[in-house]
Amino acid sequence: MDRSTRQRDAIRALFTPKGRPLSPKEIQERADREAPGISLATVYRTVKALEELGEIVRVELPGETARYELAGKEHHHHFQCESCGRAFEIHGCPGGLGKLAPPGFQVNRHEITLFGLCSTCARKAG
Amino acid sequence: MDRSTRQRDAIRALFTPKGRPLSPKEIQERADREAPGISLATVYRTVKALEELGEIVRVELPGETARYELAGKEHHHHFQCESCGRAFEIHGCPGGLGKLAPPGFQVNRHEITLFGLCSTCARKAG
DNA sequence: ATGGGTGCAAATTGTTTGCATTTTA
DNA sequence: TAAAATGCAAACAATTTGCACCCAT
Repeated sequence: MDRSTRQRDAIRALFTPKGRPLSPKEIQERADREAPGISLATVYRTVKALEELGEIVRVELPGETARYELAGKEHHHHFQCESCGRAFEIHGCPGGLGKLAPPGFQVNRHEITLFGLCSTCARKAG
Repeated sequence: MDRSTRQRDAIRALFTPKGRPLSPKEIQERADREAPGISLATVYRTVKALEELGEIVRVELPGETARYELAGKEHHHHFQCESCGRAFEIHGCPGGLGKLAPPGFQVNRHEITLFGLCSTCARKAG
């Protein structure tokens, strides 16, 4: 298998149904194990290509750099650990958020982000 | 009144109970009317000072540059217009979001952002 | 040799900071 | 005239892009 293919496959393999949203740097670090020496530029280009192919989607969390996760998951939101910085997927959604908008405003979508400590960091913090 | 004071007051005056969250660039543009020639560096430094004084708070919306708004408002969330880019305050909160987090996770705060068209842009779009 | 894909470095954007200069007391 | 604050430009971080180079066909 050629290098290009190995790099793309290494990146594609990072996105699984159970995986958490990954930042470009996290993607590079992990892909580097299977495709040593992969550059950040290639990570960005590959991620962009996979996004356009509809395989992954961009996830924007407040105050955070963009993350990416597998596309096609059911509607969900995210949890951002304020200690380790990792993002996690959370299930469930209160719904009816469109009613919060002022009259005349058209709501197309919404994002909910919970901030706090993930189970690992909460345990360490006691 | 000296120049420093005029600049700081011009910025401070932008933050009102009814105002919407403003980005550094919006702050510079508006402050420039009362304090012509104000530099972006001064805007950033003043905003940081006002934040440390507890007069304003930073608002982070997904995929957006940081905004600032008057501190001390009651708990609320934001609406981001996908057309004009302006951010608006929205009232009300579904509550009980902490229950969405996985077991062992500690939720300290949450952010809800609605995306769509503000009343002005919705009207133009027909 | 031809085209696709890569790495490096330069360009961009948003934000911060060092420093000489200006302003104020 | 000494302290405080400003503006400009350089420094940074994240992301994108131009370009020379390399590999596979």
